[in-house]
Parts: sequence; C-alpha cells; structure tokens
Amino acid sequence: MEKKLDMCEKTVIHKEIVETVKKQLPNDKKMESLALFYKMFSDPTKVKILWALDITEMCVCDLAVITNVTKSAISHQLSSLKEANLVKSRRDGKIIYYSLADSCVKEILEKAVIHTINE
Amino acid sequence: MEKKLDMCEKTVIHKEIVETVKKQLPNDKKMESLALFYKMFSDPTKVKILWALDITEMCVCDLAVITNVTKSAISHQLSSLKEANLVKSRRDGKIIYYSLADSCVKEILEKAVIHTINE
DNA sequence: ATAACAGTTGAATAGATATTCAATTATTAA
DNA sequence: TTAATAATTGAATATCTATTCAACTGTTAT
Repeated sequence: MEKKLDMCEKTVIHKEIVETVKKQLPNDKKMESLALFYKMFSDPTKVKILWALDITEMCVCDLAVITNVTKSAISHQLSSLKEANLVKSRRDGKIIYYSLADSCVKEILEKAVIHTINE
Repeated sequence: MEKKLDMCEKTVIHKEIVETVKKQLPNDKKMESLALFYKMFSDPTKVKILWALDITEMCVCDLAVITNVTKSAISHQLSSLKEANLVKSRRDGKIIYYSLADSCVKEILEKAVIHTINE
C-alpha cells in the first residue's frame, strides 16, 4: 500500500486532443476580454439599460424610473457600460443623455431572445 | 424652509419617453433570462470550456488540463452550462464526454471577438 | 469483492459584483 | 451668490459566483 500522491488531480486522458485544442484556443488575455464583454449583458439591470437605450437615448433619471433602481445604481452601471464602449453620453445643460455606442448591442440581445424563447 | 422629502430619489424627466419605453420593454422575467443566458459567457473559464468544446467533444480531465483548473471546478461549471442548455454529455465507460448543445455558441463567441478586436 | 479512476456533490471559502448611502460636482435659474 | 437638481463618486454592505476540499457515486478491470 503506497501513499497516494495524486495532488495534481489532473490526468490527461487524450493527450493528442489536448494538444490540438490548446493550439487552437485564443490566449488567456483574449478569453478574459470575451468574458468581460459578456459581463455587460449578464445582469438584469444592465440588460434593461441596454434594451432601453436601443429604443432611444435617455437620461439617468428616466433609466432609474424604468429599471426601478436608484439613480446612483444606474450611474454606476452606466460607467461600466461606458468603459466597455457600449454606451456613450452627451450633456445638454444639467441633463446627460446616454445612448448606445455600438450597433451590435441589439443583435446580441436578440440572439439571446432566440435562445431563451423556450424558457 | 421645508423638510426635504426626496427619499424616492427618482424624478421623471421625460414622462412621455418613459411611458413609451416602458411599453416596449420585455418584462422582468425575460430580462432575467437574458442576463442568465449571458452569464454563461461572462467568466473566462466558461468561455474557455465553450470554445474548446466548439473544437471537439471532450472529457472533464481534458478540460481541466486545458483550462488549468481542477476537475471539480470544471464539473461545477459544466453543470451550469448544462442547465443553461449550452452543453450536453454522453457517457462512454468511465469517461463522460461533453459537447456543445447549441450551434449558436460559436456565433456568440465570434461576435465578442469582433467587438473586442481593438482591445 | 476490491482497487483504480472519471466524475459529481455539497459545504466552506474567497473573490467579485450590485446596490445603497452620504457627500460631492456641474449646471441652471432665482 | 444661493438654491435646486442631474449626475457622479467612493466607501460600506449585501449578494452572488468561482473555486477548493473532502467525501462520495459509477464504471471498469483485476
């Protein structure tokens, strides 16, 4: 009876496949970027904001009413979305209007609709 | 000087716009579903798994090596992905092979690639 | 039957994210 | 200049998610 040393916990079952796939996979940095991108669609408030902005540009107060969260929460979410280059803003007096910065947003939302059509 | 009662913190700036947008927005349940769907793409490990499975079906051990996380972590992630109907599995003896359940996965990944092409 | 191994599971932990709160900035109007 | 309001900010909190760990199940081969 020997002491078990399987701390590694990983066993390559299909060495060739692992090699092949590893070669084809984008690097870690790219994977991070992709995940980061879809994080912008992975929260109900963000989805509501994006969907609403696809209909028309809107200010923070309007978005707060529509999504039923505070202006502050909206503002925080908008700043993430802006950093991800999904929304842009323009100031008109006291009011700042937000709008979509990327035409792909609606397409992405609709792709998910198609997939989630059968709950 | 009156006491301020603006606890609500929300002020409708554009009543008509708010009404119009509210009518056009899908309901909260739908928004939750959409967010839930994109949560499956919002983590680097999940993205790696999906991308790898788009190349070929694979077992948990292989995926663990490729993604550089434990089998257990992979297993947990796979179970989320399975619940979201994005992957499926088949058993062959001791080994369980996972593969994509939905052809939209690659399209979705590629859409993000296009968007993130200029970091 | 038992050993070996692929995979799963649930609880615990660590890390990340959303929201709130209070204070602050920017702009407009009195 | 002061008051009012749209919006932002940072810190604190609450919630959620990913990963680890240890124990377990299912299958195969001895």
